[in-house]
Amino acid sequence: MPRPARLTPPPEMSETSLFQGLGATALKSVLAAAVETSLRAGETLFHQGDEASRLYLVVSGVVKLSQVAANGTQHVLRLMSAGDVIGCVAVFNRFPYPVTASVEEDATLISWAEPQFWHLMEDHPELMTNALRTVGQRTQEFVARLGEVNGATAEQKVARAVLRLARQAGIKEADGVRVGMTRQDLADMTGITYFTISRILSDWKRRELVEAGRREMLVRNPHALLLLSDGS
Amino acid sequence: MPRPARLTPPPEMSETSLFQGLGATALKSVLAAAVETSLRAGETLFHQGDEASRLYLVVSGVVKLSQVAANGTQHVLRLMSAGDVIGCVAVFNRFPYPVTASVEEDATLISWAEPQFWHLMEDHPELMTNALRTVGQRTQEFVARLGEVNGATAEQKVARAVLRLARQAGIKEADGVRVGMTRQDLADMTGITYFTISRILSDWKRRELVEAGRREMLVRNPHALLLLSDGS
DNA sequence: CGCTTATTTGAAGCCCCTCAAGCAATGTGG
DNA sequence: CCACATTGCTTGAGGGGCTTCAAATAAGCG
Repeated sequence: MPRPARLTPPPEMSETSLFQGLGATALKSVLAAAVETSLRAGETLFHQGDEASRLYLVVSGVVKLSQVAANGTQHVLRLMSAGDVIGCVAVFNRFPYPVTASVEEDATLISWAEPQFWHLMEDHPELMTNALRTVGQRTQEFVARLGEVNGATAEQKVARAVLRLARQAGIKEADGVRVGMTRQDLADMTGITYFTISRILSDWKRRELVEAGRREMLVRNPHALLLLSDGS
Repeated sequence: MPRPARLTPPPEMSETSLFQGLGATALKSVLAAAVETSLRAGETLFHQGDEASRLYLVVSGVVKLSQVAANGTQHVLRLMSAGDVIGCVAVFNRFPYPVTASVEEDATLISWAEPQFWHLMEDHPELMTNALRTVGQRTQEFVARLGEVNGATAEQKVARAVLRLARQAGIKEADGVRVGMTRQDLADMTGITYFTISRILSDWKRRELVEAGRREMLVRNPHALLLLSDGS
């Protein structure tokens, strides 16, 4: 249920990369123009192919960006959490959203309508500068990934996916990082069947790199995975 | 050999997407700040990992963006031709260039130093708007490709690569589109060995979809390749 | 306890890679 | 103009990695 965003910015807002360098009053007016939305896990923000009408910023929770390929398989592109901007690529070009955004963990987001955000960027040039940097980083990331998928073995891809998950949505514990995901989730992130994922995880369990349970795993030795991910 | 760019903008400059909406005087001052460079085929604009100091715009010719993966294999990301912007992602973030830019066909480019281009964008907001759109489109493209490589067969990947080549650097002829490339080029673009590429092309020759010769091919039936590319 | 869902494991097969030859087109020097 | 090297391409045989299909096991949940 959309409602006006709170006018008193929470302290972390000023640290969000999209708002870097924005003065307190400017930040206030940008936030005043936003709408706050709360969604439960499983709900959908927008679908692939929808007209890109709004730009979102994740305040809390986790949102999954996924894509359905021509052959019908689902591919998870990225998990977005606090501070991440969703929709920037599509909104600035008036393309339809190229991905589906669905909520993984109950999330709060703020959003702006597309024309409104253009006006805000005109009023606050730092905002446009930051948007440019943000989109640039996103591109950088995908270019890097395109390079990675090439010639990588299944094990390397899974190692990278697990490390990315651990970084983006992992919980630090005494003896490792706990990550919640199913074998199917990893399969969707890597484009590998969950049979192969299972075999790889079984192998890692034998080598005591991880402890893998039902719908979760504990990464015991992230460094070893890092070595695996670029071939050692 | 760098030298000042000509002050009288050639007519097509005003149609370049980076300069859309820019007034004639604004365009003139932006071009006045640029430096023109001419390079022969085989020369290199910058290397992957170099500090991103300049932003380039291709005036004529073809520039190849390629990446060397961790395992040492070269991967061609994209061919850039007239109107395309090179380096925008890295320059706006002060990252090192993520790719190597080398000249495929004798090229003329104009370029700006990074701080200078920021000033130009401040003076001419349309320029920043266009940059934002340009980077967005680039991201869109790579996201789409990430989705495509997934689960695609070698034949589908090659079909897509050939179609992209035909669009970006093909010459229309009476009975098809002529494309200049070696099997190795296609291999670098798709991440497939040139043995497999050769087998696929031989098959296409048998089915009369293409005529393939040494260092070139004639695409007789682009539509059939399009069908192949998303699995039919 | 039974039902559903997540995971494991095995066996067969296919696609693509690797390695090894050989061929065909294009130069190059005598 | 021909021998010969070079470069690009083709084709075959063998093998490995991942998928597919089938079945069994384990974990949660009413």
